[in-house]
Amino acid sequence: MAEGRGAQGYGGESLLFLTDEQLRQGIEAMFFAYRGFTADPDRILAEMAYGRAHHRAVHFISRAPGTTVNNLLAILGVTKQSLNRVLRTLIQDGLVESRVGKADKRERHLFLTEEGVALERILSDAQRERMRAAFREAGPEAVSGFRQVLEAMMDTDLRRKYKKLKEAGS
Amino acid sequence: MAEGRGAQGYGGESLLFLTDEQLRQGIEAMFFAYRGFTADPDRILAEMAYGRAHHRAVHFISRAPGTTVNNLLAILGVTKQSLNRVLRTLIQDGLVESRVGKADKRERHLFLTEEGVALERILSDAQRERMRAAFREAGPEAVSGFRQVLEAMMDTDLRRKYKKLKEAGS
DNA sequence: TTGGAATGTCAACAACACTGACGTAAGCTG
DNA sequence: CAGCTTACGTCAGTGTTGTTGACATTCCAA
Repeated sequence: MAEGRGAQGYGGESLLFLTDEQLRQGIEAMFFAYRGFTADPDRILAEMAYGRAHHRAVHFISRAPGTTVNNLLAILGVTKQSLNRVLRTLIQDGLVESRVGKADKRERHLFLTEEGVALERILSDAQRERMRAAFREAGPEAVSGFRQVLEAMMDTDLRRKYKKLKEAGS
Repeated sequence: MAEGRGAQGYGGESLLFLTDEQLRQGIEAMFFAYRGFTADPDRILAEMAYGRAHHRAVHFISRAPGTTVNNLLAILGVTKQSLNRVLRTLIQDGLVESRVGKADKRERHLFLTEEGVALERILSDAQRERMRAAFREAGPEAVSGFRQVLEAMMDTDLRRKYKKLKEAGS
């Protein structure tokens, strides 16, 4: 991409990238890219009886094993009833294990079973492959910018949660 | 972000940005950022009887006035039954006008009415404001990288459509 | 110990996607 | 012109994922 690195003469204070047209292109880029982002896992999930919500749950349980339902709720941003339906099927199907909390028996701590780990791997392999290809094509500096913009686009509380996960996974 | 611009010593051929952990962070960044991306319009739409699907339709009709149903279908990537449900309510409510094609009378060309333009403006103002803030915070180079990565993440046919829109809106 | 808060479950409903089938009007082709 | 295809609309049925409302259990603090 030749126009990548400020070759057009903005000296650092130019606001060309903030025109309505540029912003609209950014919006459409998000829309189309997100479709690509979810396409591969969606294809896989469609063959099973699962959907995108199952993927999200499995992903974050994998990322933070032993997390409570409440914590997962905050990260996913759905109602507990909605999450519960998903968790119920995952537990019934033996992909997720729910253990009653020791300190607080109201809490349920969530873990992936072996089978759950296997599904997570299949899904995230597919999604990572897409991300890897995009990263490789765009290059390290673009990746850095990509993440900066995305981070700035998050709601502040989600941004906090995102950074927390980032540190945890260092 | 101190680590923003390749300060960590990768010389251009380092693949640190392709580690599984980096990819996973990219995936989570997409997830959280998309939530922020849709949050403001969703709030507005919730107060009316409309949803995200209506927003998408209105956006792309605004972007390409006179577009046909078939074209919109290809861009949105949904079935005609699904689009039709949305379009029907928008037409009934007087936000969208559907005109029979002159050259080909089978086609319906879609336009926003004044009222439709007004709604589109409210929604896109909210969304653009979020995008503007993110762009400003991240800076022009980051924005360039952001768009490069997103473009690389799209399916090839969507990428074509995205570029077409981009050129049209020059 | 009792009342409120936190945690999680069950039931019913709405939005929005899907498939499949069908109908109509218009264009195209042999 | 006859027959096939295209573009669009619609009806019916289904699945996923979100919502609210009601309720049980557990913890904690007044």
